Parts: sequence; C-alpha cells; structure tokens
Amino acid sequence: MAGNGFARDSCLEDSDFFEDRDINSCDICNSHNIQKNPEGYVCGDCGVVLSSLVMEYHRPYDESCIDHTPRGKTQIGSVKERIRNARSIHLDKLNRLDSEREGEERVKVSANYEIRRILSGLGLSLLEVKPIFKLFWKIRNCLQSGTKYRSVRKLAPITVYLHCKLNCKGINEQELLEISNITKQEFNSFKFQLRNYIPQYYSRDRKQFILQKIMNITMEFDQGMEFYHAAENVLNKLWEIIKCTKDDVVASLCTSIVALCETERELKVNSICNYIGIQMSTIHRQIEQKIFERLQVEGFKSLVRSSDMLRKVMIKLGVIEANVDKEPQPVSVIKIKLGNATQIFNVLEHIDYYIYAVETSFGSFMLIDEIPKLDYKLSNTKMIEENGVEGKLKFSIELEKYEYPKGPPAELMAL
DNA sequence: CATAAACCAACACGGTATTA
DNA sequence: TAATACCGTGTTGGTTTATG
Repeated sequence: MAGNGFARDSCLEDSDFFEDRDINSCDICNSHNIQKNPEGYVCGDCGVVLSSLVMEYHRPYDESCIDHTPRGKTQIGSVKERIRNARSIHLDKLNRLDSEREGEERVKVSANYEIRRILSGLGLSLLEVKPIFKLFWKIRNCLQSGTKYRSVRKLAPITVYLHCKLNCKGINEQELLEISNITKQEFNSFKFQLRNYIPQYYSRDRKQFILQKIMNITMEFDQGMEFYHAAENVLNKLWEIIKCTKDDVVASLCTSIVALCETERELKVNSICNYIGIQMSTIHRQIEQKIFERLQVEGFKSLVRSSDMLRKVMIKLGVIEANVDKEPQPVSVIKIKLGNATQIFNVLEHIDYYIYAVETSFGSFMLIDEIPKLDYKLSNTKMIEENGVEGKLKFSIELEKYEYPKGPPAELMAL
C-alpha cells in the first residue's frame, strides 16, 4: 500500500501500521472494554484515556517537539484517516481552513521577498518595502481568488510600479518588466483594470511627479531656477491641453518648449529626449498637435524650424515672458478658434474651481485651465488681451451669454 | 449568468534612413 | 551632427468571446 499515490506523505507507513494495530486492552487495567469517542480511546472500566490516539498527529504541534515539517504546520491525521473518519466532512473543512491560512502566510513571505528582489534589481531603496507590501495586500484582497493577477509574480511588480508612480518616484517600466515575471500584455491589461482597485492612481498628483522630472532635467543641463520656473509655468498653464500622455513626455515637452523659446536655443531638444529616454519625434508631434493644431495656429513647419512661431504663441498665451528689450514686438495675429464653452466642475481641484470645456470648430473639446475667478454666468468666449503690470502680456477670457450656448461659434482673436 | 480574457481599431510612440 | 520624414510597433480603452 505504501508508495501509491500518497507517496509524498512520508508518514503513510506509520498510519498503516496504526490502523492495523490491535487496540483492545487498557494500558492500566488490561480490560478489553475499550470505548471509542471522537477525542480518543477510553477504558470502559477504569476511565483511563489511552495513549493510543484515534488520529495520529504527523506534524508535531507541541513546542517541546522539534518541528521537521518544511511547511511548519500541524496536520490533522493522514489523508486516509480523514476520509475514513465519521466526521470526515468537518475534518476536511478544518484541514482546508488550515491550509488556506498557511497559503496566505506563504504569499506574505514570498511577496516580501519578491518586492525586495525587484527593488534591489531596479536599484531602489529597500526602505519602501513595507508600504509597497501594504499596497500589495490591499490590491490582492480586492482580487477574487482564482484571478491570475493574484499571483505574487504578477502582482508584486505591478505594486512596485504603482507605489513609485503614486509617490512621485521615477521608475523604469522596461527594466521592471525585464526583471519580473510578467509580460507586457499582462502588465498593461492589469494597469487598465487598476481603476477598480486603486482609484487614486488616476487622480494622483501627476504634476508633482512631472515637476520632479523637470527638476532633474534642469539639473542635468545646468539650467538654473529660471529655466525650471519657466517650465513649471508652461506645465501649469498648458496642463489641460498637454496632460493626456505619459508623465515623461509631458516633462520633456514642457522643458523642450522653454528650450525652443529661448532666443539662443543652447539646450537642444534632442539632448532632453535622450536624457529622458523618449524620441524627439514624440515632442515634435506633441507640439504640432497639442499646440499648433489645437489652437489652430497655421504655419507649423517642423519642431525647430517653427520655434520662433512657438515663442510667439507662448508669449501671446502669457506662458512665457517676452524679452521686452531684444524682442521685436509680435506683429502677426494668432487666431484661436473656440466654440461654445461649457462649465465643468473639476472634482480634483478646489471646490469653487471650474474648468471649461470648449468645443473647437473641428469637433473635439479643449479644456481651458486656470480661469477660476471668471464670472462663468457669461459665456461665448472672447479672449481679450490686457496689459498688466510690468509690461507683461496677460490674457483673460470673458464669458458671455452662457444661457444661449446654441449660438454660432465665436472666433476668438488673441491679439 | 457573471467575470475574465481575448480581440480590435485608433492613434501615440519609437526607430531609422535621409537630408540639411 | 542635428533635424526631418516615414513607417513599423506599442498603447489604450472599448467590445466581443470564452469560461466556470
């Protein structure tokens, strides 16, 4: 019998031996009146509980016993015994509960191990293990058992990634995928599902993360705080237009705009892209689409060739300051066409802060940020340039006739 | 029948040859 | 060597299909 399907259970021989053993006499009085109850064998005459157990405990649970089991748990009888027992269903349940608990504990250990492995593989600080594990456990408890992302090998890298993103720490997605046991498809499809488990991921403060990147770029190219603040300004002013892409791209876009708008143009867009690890063509397309096409500024040739034009647009939008001394005053008229404005409550921001979705003449919506103090009861946008203090050019948007949004789209002149 | 996985289309992004 | 053009690949987010 021994050595059949249960060969892995090293105690099988013992249990067979036990089953066959003759328990028909009391250890003390040698009476043959032996009663069996669920807990053990009792002598019917003297009431002594016999040392022979109804069930064997193959795994010692007594502290004085040395625990040789690799999994370190107490097993309730052998498989055979559990099946034969009258209360086998109950025992089975207990056993399952027990192994479940063990499984969860094993997951905890291997998750910690895996998180450490990934962090050190990426050269990140191991101080973050605890919060990452917390996040891991939180997500895991949201996942139904049987879901494939519950496995440590898949969930751990995702959690590390999330933690870094949520805490504004740089993380290289490619490296992460390389050292972890998860495919790109799985990683991405899970990222897509994330909003169900970690809603704050989608409302996280991306700006902070991007600003960190901008700071890195500033330091890398010795640009000084002026450059940083200019890029920060670009980020804030154009946020609603440029935000729909990766954080890295937004950071490089902001710095590239500032670099292109500088009259000397010492800092090359190319080198920014190389540093961040994106392609220059990405910035090219971003500026072409997000800036020129969105604002319907005609005449974009290519990234660097159109940098003068970009500078003019930025000055007109009040994103960067005009250099009054050297700069010839802009002559060309830049038209920004906007349709009807609709007021949207922005849940992510302060309670009395509104952004406006403006339908452009080509159907899509453009969001205008940073106009919180306007009287939004008036609509039909009209952009008016104001001469503010210190010769700075500043725009405000006047909203009229909000009650009649069906009127013809207003063509706005930003002059 | 509910949920996860696979599929798909649009478009964002990256690689590279060519050009200035 | 930087800038540009072009095209292949990757990503996204919704829809359909499979599965238990």
